[in-house]
Amino acid sequence: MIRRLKRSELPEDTEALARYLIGKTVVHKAVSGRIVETEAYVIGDAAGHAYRGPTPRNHSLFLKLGHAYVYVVYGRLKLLNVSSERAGVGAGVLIRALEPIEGVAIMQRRRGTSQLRDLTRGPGCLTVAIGVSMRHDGVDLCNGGPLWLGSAAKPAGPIGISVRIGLTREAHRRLRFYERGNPFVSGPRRLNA
DNA sequence: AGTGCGATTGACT
DNA sequence: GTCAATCGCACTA
Repeated sequence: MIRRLKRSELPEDTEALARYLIGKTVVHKAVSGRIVETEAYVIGDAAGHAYRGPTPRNHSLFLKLGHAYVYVVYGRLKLLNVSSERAGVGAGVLIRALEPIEGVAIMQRRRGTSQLRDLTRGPGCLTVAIGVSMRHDGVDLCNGGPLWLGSAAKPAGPIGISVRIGLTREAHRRLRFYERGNPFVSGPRRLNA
């Protein structure tokens, strides 16, 4: 059974949090998914949105561990992150892919497809499927609210590590984590060995 | 005040 | 495999 994760259970360190979240769950009301792919955007990371200091857009990255940072990219896609580190430090973990658990019919309706594999594979897809929007930017994921992090639905399998996807800066850093062999992991085949 | 550009997706060859 | 869509925001002036 899935239970709410307490803030004290989450590793404060960004890279440790990214690894820790593999196999855990994201729950939004009646819809949930198992996290199978993450990326760490660490302290002092030139590829991170917090790199040049706080702005109205990246404010949530500076909240204490366990808050949502949601932002829009390419003018239409919402991406979900979990803030890491202490309050005032800008860093976080991008949730890149989920394995659907509950609310599959709702996800199918929201995504406009019945293909299970296409529901939550990719960071811009999963936010649509679980109904995350800009309203959730800055919300606390550990305070009993409708959007929360849950315990592992089943233990994580072997963890793979690769470079992060789609970056131009800091492109060599191996800060992407995924469950090996899981069909819901996004990204090119060569990175998912 | 104007401009350039993404932590991607999906349609098309 | 290639490539356009799309717009809020940070950066320059």
